Amino acid sequence: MSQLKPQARPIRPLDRAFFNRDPRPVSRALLGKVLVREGLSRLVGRIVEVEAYPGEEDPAAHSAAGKTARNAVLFGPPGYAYIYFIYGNHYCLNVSCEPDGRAGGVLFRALEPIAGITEMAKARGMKIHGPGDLVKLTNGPGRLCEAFDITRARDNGTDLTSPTSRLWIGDDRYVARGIQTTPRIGITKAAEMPLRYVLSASPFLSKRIPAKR
DNA sequence: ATATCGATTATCT
DNA sequence: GATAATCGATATG
Repeated sequence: MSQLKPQARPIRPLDRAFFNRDPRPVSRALLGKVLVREGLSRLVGRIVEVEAYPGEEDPAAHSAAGKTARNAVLFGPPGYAYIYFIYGNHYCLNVSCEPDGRAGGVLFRALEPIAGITEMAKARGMKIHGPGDLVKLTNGPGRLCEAFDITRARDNGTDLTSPTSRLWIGDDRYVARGIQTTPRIGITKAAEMPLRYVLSASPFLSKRIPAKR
């Protein structure tokens, strides 16, 4: 008895031009796209939550104080992975935006696991008992990096537009619906700017959408 | 359900 | 020496 699994649509990489602009429109356009990690098995997660960090005018951006060894990728050409280590424990993934020489990036905050669930669970040190357990795999910037085995040493500077990279970003023709913006999470400077972009109906967000006032 | 707190280290002042 | 784009555990309503 062969069970027919619905055929997933093919995933096409995003091109460099997609990222060669302000991080805000890039953030909006990234919702619904997929992050792919090639390996023994392929890991796929749908992007449901990101944050924009406009390089020049944003005091919260890592690029705010100028180019350093850590943030150099943000000042380079668009479409590359900027990965940083935070709180002595976690990695976070960004994609560089804007043309070469100008800073800007988008932080990946939450994914919906699509393929490679078992491997993600193993990387996170979790056992999956029911559908509810899937949420904790990738619903946070540090968590998704752990699930996808992303580290600065290995993945910083990766070309995210190339499907030959270990890590890349693609489009499987999913149509994003219900995009909302909210204040960003976990920052102290410019905390009120609504630069967090979410698919509002997704159960895989890192935090709930704040009630409006 | 929300709140608070400790862990742990690269990076910058 | 202080800080940080977080997480997981524990406490409290």
